[in-house]
Amino acid sequence: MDRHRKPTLDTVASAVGVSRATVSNAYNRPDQLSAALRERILETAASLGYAGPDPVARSLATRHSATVGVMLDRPLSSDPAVSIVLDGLASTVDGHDHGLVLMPGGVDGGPRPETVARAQADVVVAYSLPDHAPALDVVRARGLPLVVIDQPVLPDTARVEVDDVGGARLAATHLRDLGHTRFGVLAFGLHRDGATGPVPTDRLPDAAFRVTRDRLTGYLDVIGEAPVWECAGSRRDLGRAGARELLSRTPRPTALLCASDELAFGALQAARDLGLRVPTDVSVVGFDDVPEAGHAEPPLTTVRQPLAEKGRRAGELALRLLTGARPGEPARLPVSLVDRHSAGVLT
Amino acid sequence: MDRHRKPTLDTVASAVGVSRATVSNAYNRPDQLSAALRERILETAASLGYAGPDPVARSLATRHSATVGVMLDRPLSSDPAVSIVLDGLASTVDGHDHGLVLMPGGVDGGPRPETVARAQADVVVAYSLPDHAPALDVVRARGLPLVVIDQPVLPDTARVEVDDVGGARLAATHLRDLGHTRFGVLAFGLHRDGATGPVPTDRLPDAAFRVTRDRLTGYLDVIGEAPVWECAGSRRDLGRAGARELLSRTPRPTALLCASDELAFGALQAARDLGLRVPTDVSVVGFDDVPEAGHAEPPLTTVRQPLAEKGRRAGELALRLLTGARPGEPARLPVSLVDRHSAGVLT
DNA sequence: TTGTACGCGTTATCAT
DNA sequence: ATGATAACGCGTACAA
Repeated sequence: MDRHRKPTLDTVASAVGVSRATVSNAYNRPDQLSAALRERILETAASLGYAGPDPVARSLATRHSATVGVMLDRPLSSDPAVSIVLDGLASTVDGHDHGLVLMPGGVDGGPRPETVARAQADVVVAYSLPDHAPALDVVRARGLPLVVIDQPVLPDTARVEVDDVGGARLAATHLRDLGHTRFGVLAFGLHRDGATGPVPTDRLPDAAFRVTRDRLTGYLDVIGEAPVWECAGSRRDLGRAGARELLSRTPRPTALLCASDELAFGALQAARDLGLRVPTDVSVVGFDDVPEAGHAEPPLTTVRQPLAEKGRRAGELALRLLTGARPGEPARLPVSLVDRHSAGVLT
Repeated sequence: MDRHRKPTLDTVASAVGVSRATVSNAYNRPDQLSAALRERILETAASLGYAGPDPVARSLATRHSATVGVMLDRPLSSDPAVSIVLDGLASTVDGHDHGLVLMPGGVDGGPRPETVARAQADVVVAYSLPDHAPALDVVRARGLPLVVIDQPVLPDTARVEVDDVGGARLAATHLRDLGHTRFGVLAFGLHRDGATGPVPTDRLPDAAFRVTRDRLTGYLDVIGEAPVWECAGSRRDLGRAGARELLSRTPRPTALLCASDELAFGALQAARDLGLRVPTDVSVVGFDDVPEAGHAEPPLTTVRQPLAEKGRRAGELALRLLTGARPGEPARLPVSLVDRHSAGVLT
């Protein structure tokens, strides 16, 4: 028997004794046929085990897959900030009946080119990829519309961005106003090499990640020269190790600027490790304002960016691009300083 | 001009002066034609802006989309444990040239049925869905192979599971052996209603989530009756609130059993809120052993389950199902107690 | 290497 | 109003 061959529109059509087009209409354009017929069609479909039009065939016919792709610069694990952005994106596109294909990054800052080449998506959003990620070229080559988050201007590309330089300045200025003069900076990776450790100042300007560059620029604009420690990822343990290093130097920094809350949580632990009190002995400022920031010990002073909104906006832009709209102006999201208790006056 | 119509295999074929089949072979079966011809084909393809065979059309022809779907019971945001599992899954299928479509859950414990209906996937893995999630029915109806994680036995379904009952017993036994007799339990949601609060004991057995049921069973098997507080999600803030409640009762529990590390972190904060020391005044045990557990204050005693491995196994099973293999035996993953410093002898 | 028959729908256009 | 016909959409795979 061909019980093993799944039923198709034709199967149902001939069972009911109507044409394939009519069955298709029963699913997609109820107004094109009588309610009674539609009912009969749906019933026989159910009895035949037909679950509705095949998504792939439909995609071929309509020439769109109703799916948006997301490229990440890293694996999914570590930073909750990423999950929040992703969730905003996912729920937005889902609300418009679009699917989401996930392309997490490998070690070198982005998904594999092959992954992107075979992804079934009508549009893709890139989240914080390094400037010349191969994955981006593939998107181009395929002629897929692109929206980027936290990345530099690219021709013909929609963009959502936050003012990272400004946010970083906010953090640095806050500390300076509290009287601090000796700083340490915990930064993200500058390049795709996964390096961790102290950063020679002259290597800063050519960092591959825009976010890294901008936050660093913002910090250093305000505080001038300062030791910078590079963390390969936005991970608590890396932040802890880096902060421990920075806080062990002589003279010891009195304030730490951290490129993410996750890094800052690590710094908080490092301070405890060393028997330093926050903010009495050392001040710590983060970036992101993830939910946990308010519950840390002590509650973290940080730069807030609207994470869920970032994902939503990216989703909306992607959807708009699908309608044929031009990229248009980038969506700019606000940052603000959230003054909690991990930064205090220098005593 | 039809500069706006993307080139296809045919475009390239006629430009080179060969048949469409040959161009197809140039991409998929390099051995079927001379290297020189292949080279010429690829070159003209590039010059025409042809980026390779269209994934959708290929899927229709081959009858598989080379994609696995993942259904989650909740949004992506909160618990890092989920991200870790997901990442294991994603990298496994990516390594086998398969894509991943993400279907996060809404409020009622699982993705929308429509989302599942139009997902382009050859197989789907369900992660901790409630027992009768509508999404599962759709998967069935579509005749897609299914692998479940942390869910009850379903006919004709591959499964990866950990011994949640055993793990919970480990935790409870540990505390009992330390001399504790008054317990409090912080559980996941029992039903899809998003309820948070104290749980009447008689409502326990029919919980919709297997994980919730099993961990609770394991705890209560060992400790007997105890107050249970239900948290709608595995979130730190919910754990904190619940723990604060439990720890305010008279007589106060001396030990808290938490269904996840995330909940346990909240409990740690609650203890601090109330001026209680851990483990001197109250012991806390988690479940999962996420990376942060070892860095908490104090380092968290918890039940370890291999999260990344869970995702990998699910990916492997999904891939196997695609080859036509029968579901076979479930993959059973080990749990173990990680004895750190948040649980101590009753003084 | 090439013809060519699929794969499974969608959407005009046409007929009743 | 309702329903049917047939021309795509873009590849793959097998026989010739």
